[in-house]
Amino acid sequence: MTEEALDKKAAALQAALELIAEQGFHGAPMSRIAERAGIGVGTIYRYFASKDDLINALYIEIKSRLTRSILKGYSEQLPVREGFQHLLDALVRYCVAHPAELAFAEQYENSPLITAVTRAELLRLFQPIQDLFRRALAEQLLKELPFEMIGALVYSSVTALAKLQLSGAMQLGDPRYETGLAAIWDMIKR
Amino acid sequence: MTEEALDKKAAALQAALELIAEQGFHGAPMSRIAERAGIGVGTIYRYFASKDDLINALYIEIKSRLTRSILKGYSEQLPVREGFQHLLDALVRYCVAHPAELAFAEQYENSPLITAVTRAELLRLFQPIQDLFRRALAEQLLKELPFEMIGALVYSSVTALAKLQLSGAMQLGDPRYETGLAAIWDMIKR
Amino acid sequence: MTEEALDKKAAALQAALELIAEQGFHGAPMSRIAERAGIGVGTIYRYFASKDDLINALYIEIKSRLTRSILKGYSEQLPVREGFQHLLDALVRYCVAHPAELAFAEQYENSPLITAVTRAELLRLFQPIQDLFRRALAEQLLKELPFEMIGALVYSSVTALAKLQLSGAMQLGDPRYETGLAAIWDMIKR
Amino acid sequence: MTEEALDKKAAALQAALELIAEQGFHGAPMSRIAERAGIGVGTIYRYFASKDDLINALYIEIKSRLTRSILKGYSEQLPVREGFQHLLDALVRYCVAHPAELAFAEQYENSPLITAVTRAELLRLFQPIQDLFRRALAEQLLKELPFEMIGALVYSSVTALAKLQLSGAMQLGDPRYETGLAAIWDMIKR
DNA sequence: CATGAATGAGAATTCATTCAT
DNA sequence: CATGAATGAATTCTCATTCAT
Repeated sequence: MTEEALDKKAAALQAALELIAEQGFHGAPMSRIAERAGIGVGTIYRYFASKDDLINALYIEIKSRLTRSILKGYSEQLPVREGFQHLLDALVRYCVAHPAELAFAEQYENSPLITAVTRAELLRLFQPIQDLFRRALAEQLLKELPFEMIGALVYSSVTALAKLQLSGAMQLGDPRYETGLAAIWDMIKR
Repeated sequence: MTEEALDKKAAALQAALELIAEQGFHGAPMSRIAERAGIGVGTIYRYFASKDDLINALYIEIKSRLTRSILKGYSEQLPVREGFQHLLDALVRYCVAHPAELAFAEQYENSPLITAVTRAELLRLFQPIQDLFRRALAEQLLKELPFEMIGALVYSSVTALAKLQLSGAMQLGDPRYETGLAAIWDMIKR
Repeated sequence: MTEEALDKKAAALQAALELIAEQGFHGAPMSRIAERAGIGVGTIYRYFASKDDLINALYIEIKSRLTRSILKGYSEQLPVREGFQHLLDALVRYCVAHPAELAFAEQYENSPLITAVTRAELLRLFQPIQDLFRRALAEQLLKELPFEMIGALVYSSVTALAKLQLSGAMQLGDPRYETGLAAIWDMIKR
Repeated sequence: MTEEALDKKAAALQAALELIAEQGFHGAPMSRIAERAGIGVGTIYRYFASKDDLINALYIEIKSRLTRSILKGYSEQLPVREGFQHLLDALVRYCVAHPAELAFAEQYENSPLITAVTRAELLRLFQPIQDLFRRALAEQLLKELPFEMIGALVYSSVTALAKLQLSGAMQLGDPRYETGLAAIWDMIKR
């Protein structure tokens, strides 16, 4: 793909992200996505087979950016406890810094748009994080709970924290924010 | 309203619930809701001013049933710790027993459909639960966190547990289920 | 028909008249007509076979009241010129005094609702006025024009005058009103 | 707009004109308008924001064609009397030659669809004709009546004449047609 | 390649009419 | 008789997708 083509594809994804985050799926017809992206409607169909395809690609992209960002500065060499601390913190920070992505993801995950392909792709992305969990379980730092359960509890809690911050109820520097993060750790630690 | 009228109104709500839970908002046009409810499309409009109105009414109804159900057997006389235990347990049980309601609520809460009226109504419904939190905070059983934060952490975690059970990963009797509930308590207890 | 039945029938006609005059045909669904008439929707169908039937009956009723009113005080004994004067004047006065009827009639006459039966009924109502025209033509007071043409010219002009008054541009006592009436006579007099 | 686009827009207007003239507003749903225009329903909405918008645009277009047509051959140099003669004659001829436009205009003007914008646009179109009236009033050729009154009387009378011709009661060459036109002049001349 | 006009299936909503009470 | 709840055909309008330019 040429650089220009990449630009247009990215513009379409970004426009869809913003519109869906701001107005929900109903407020994001293809025509408006194209308009905000500054490209033609037809052009979108050169890069995505359908609207569903666009949205699934957007989700993968979002999750990919998220994992890339929170894994930055993380190393498998880090002690498990510190690794967790890093990831939790990075996760909340990322969500707060990218509210549109959070809003989009929440809507998407609760809609029946998700495909099997998307689910598989997600697992791949989360591999390093799974590894951390496995290490933690092996070191008996965590409660004896299945991996998916810990993941679900942590993810939903962090997301809840991020939403609170976005609603304006709390600032990042707020000491209660630290307490909140600690609470999440309390939940899963043995 | 006559009994038959109440039946039709309830049938419309139930049909909408099922369809939205199963297929999302896009899979629930008024025509299909009417069809599944076994009534005419026009009839729905005798009871709800618009589709938005129907959906908001449904959400209130769902939350109302939920609170009524989990408050059954709960008493303000109960010690705080037991009160929590009861509510958490009842909440997961209710969500697992009413998967369509959970699926609908998750979709609705992440959509831009909520109105101010609905939000106000919700607060009213949750009053008794708020009181429990206040008691717990007063007795210094909980971490020093704002009420909304504790509520959000608990609700999102319980929901996450319920979804896990629904996905088939776990049964109600599973010992890990008890551990999961305990983990949620660990998160918020001082 | 009992007296009460006549009341309901009249109430339906009156409600339809007002609604159509105020908001046009689109603003006058049967449900609203019934509501304003203070009766049930079904009741209207006891007196009128359909909405079209109701509207046609209303038109006949309107025209009947109009002719009855303007013929009051008119006598075949009157000299033709004075007879005309009387009728023209009475016609404008009636229209101005009954703006809803004028508004309704204008809308009705330009719609394709009118039936052959209604047309025939109209002719019957206008008989005495036709006679006046015939007398005038016989006395060679009028231009040699076909009866329908004079009638159409006069009716449209009087209606135009009445609309002007209703629009607030002119008062009944205004001297230009007299001049206007005289102008209409100038149009048809030989 | 490309030529083809203009074609479609014009086709929609023409189809709406014919259907409303023939069957009234009730006989002209968007689907039928599109069908007769030989275009898709959605296409109409590319050119008109709503059905109301389409109808108002049609009215402006009709009146614009009408004024353009009757002003052809008219010159401000013409003596007032001849100017009137020309306009009256051209007006009847136009109405008779374009019965659908007459029928549509009559229905529209008596409906509550007119917007303020449309009214303003009309005034602009009728400027040259207003000028003629002003000249005539200045030369004391007309009765001392307000401009609007003369305009209303003349327009309604001419329209009445045109409708008569359309009903088949009279032909254009008919001497009584000339007498009719003369009668209208008699009405307003001093 | 990019575009956006054109399309028509499908969505929400209205309303004349019926009929059980 | 009177009522008005119930109905579904019909209406307006939207939007994902196509395809000629």
